[in-house]
Amino acid sequence: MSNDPHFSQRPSKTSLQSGDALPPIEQHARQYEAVRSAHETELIEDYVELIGDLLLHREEARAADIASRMGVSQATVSKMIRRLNELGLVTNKPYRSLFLTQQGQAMADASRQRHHIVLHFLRALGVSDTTARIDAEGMEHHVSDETLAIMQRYTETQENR
Amino acid sequence: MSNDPHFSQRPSKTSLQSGDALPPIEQHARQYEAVRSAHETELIEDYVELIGDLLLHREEARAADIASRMGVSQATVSKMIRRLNELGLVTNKPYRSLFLTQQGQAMADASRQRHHIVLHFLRALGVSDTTARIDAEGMEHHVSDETLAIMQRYTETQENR
DNA sequence: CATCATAGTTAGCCAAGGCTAAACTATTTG
DNA sequence: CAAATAGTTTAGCCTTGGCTAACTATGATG
Ligand SMILES: [Mn+2]
Ligand SMILES: [Mn+2]
Ligand SMILES: [Mn+2]
Ligand SMILES: [Mn+2]
Repeated sequence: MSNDPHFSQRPSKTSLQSGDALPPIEQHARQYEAVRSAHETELIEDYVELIGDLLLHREEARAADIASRMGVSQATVSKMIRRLNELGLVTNKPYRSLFLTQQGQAMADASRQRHHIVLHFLRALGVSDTTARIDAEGMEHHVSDETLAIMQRYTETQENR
Repeated sequence: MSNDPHFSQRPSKTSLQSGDALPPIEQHARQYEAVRSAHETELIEDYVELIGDLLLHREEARAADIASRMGVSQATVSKMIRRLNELGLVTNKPYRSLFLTQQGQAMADASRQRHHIVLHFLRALGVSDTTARIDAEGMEHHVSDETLAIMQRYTETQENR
């Protein structure tokens, strides 16, 4: 029964070198940490960006509109608004529409800008509009400043091709 | 006190059309739903991919190695392994190293391939190696098949520039 | 101006994904 | 072969972000 794969607990000494190696442990861990950290702020950014967009395009940001656009229940939105308020990003009075604080406005603007760069980049690459919108909504939170700058440059050169 | 912004609950009738409009409600909601759905599978995919990589490069996948590479406690890994087992992705016996099931192997291979396409695309774009690795780790889960195909094509044309 | 549809809130539930501390097992080593 | 060390598991805690159901407030309308 020694061909049961569940055998050794300690590493085997005979590890033959393979094609492309794993990154060093520390660097590898930092990759995943970056992802976890992006996920912490991701939803906050999307809410604040959406609230900013609703204020721009619809004059006001109502919880019901946020809920239908997010595809989420009103209770979920209500709870999130409390959090945004505690974080100093929005102003709200019970049963009234929302507004962004200075800090919230800044986050909305930054998020919208980053989102647009990613979206336009994907379209410049040749991705269809609907797909580009879906992919950009998730990708935007994982794009570093370095990559963002390169995306923007690429899009510009494509526009006057 | 009517210049208090927290005023109307219902939408105002005078909504002037602005620059680029919001997407239709249904489509907008589907964007966020796609992101939430990606987040459900994301971590699973990363674990399975990592386990596959450890089996390839290190001959075995030990919980302690997963923990240090994920940058997470061993308890977290232990709990996750139980979940992966329940999902039919890994085989494990108490205190022994892990192995992938058929289904787990398939997921690992698919994830690794997608990850590589995104990573190589970013490098082809001109992003530095370290940044490309960080961004790819998050982006990979939000890239549609359509976008992936375009990324792959772009990378190939750049390689024999 | 009373009613009622719409909007917002609250309470209580759940799963996922982190953590620490403590208990347990396997392997190596003296 | 006993002890020490390294690895694994379990218990119990926490936050986030979903949900439903029940309740409350607003404002449009008859
Ligand atoms: Mn966005
Ligand atoms: Mn987003
Ligand atoms: Mn990956
Ligand atoms: Mn990943």
